[in-house]
Amino acid sequence: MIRILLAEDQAMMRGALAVLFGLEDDLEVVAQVGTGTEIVPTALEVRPDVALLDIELPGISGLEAARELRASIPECRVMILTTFSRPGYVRQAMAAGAVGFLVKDGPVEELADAIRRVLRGETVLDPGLAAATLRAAPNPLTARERDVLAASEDGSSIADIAGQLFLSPSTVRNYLSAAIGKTGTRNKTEAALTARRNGWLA
Amino acid sequence: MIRILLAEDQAMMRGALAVLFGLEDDLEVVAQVGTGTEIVPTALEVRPDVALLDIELPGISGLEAARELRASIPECRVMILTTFSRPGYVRQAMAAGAVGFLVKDGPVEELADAIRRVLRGETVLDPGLAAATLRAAPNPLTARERDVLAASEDGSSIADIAGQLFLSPSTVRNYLSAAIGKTGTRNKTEAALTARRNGWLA
DNA sequence: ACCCACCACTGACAATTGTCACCGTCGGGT
DNA sequence: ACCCGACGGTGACAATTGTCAGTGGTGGGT
Repeated sequence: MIRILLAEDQAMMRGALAVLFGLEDDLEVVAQVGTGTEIVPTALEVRPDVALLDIELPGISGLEAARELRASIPECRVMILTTFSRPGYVRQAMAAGAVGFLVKDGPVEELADAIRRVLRGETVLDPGLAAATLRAAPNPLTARERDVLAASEDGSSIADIAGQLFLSPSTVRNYLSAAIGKTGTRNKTEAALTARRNGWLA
Repeated sequence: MIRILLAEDQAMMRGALAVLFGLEDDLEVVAQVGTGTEIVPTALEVRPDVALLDIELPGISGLEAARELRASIPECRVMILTTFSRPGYVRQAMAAGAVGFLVKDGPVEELADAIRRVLRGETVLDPGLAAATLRAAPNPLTARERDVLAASEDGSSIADIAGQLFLSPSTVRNYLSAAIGKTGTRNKTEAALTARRNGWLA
């Protein structure tokens, strides 16, 4: 019996997956959580064989949780199940020690089998996605550049960002200018958008 | 047997829902589509009792498709199933003649029952959501203001928007200024963001 | 006939944003 | 000891953006 922990914020998706796994006689969902914060404590309690994690969750992200899981329960296999096949996400997932990366665009039928393959020691990663990730440029942004871009995502002015990060407005403008240059865009809105799309901000 | 048409762009979600409905002995998924464009043609072919539509789909939106469905197949009940409980979405759905509005945050268990209730002639709409929608201000934006906001969502400059809409840059700035005023925001990025969040742009 | 809202545009002005050149500090490599 | 990159900052300048006051035109009510 393969014991599964399910982390996914959309209740309907989470419930549907749980029902599907319940139909397979070698799979068993032993825990369901809707936030990133619950992942590690719950895993410590139920000791699952596999953790199937969404990335964009309330609280900490699935990627962050994956890193912590590897450290605290090394024998638990981590798989990522996400909407977005962003190169940066794939990179981070692999770096975090995940052994599977699935997109919600794919067919449900393959899901159960992917879990079984991971348990047999295989790594599940779509070849096209792997190639695209390798083709794509790795994250060129520094930590501070990521900070200012993340802070500018809600349309904040430079003064706002400076206030949030306790920096001078001029400094913020310099980081933004650098980020705009590195992303090949024309203003902070475009820069934040492409950084987000590439998975450089999570 | 209740004949269902399922429109949802995430293949995994779509497949999972289809499996779930297949477990109920009075429900039958007679068609699945992943784009808005396919909805009406497919419905004309299979003549479903209920169409369960996501809103944000490639091609035309589920709301647009709902309007067309009401016109071409009046006996088909339309239900909306969406991630976002935006007031503008609820308003448009009801105006389009939908008899159900469900959010993906809710439990799966209620889904099948919601469909049965709609078939009995009931309208399925969360009371809290209905109240929130009535409390929220209706869309204050004119058609042109919506146009310029939609065009500015990707970080385009005013000159870009003017080019896209065949307007003078000054005109675009005026519409943006009006939209910024009406949304109570401070720049076009914030304005586009709040308009989108309220469901004023779909 | 009149008002009103929306559309499209212009021009002037102030504020914000983006670029650039430059200053210094700190910590890692080699 | 030296170089390099990231960090934090300043000041100057140009470009973009946001505001405001106008000018018309259209079409729908009353």
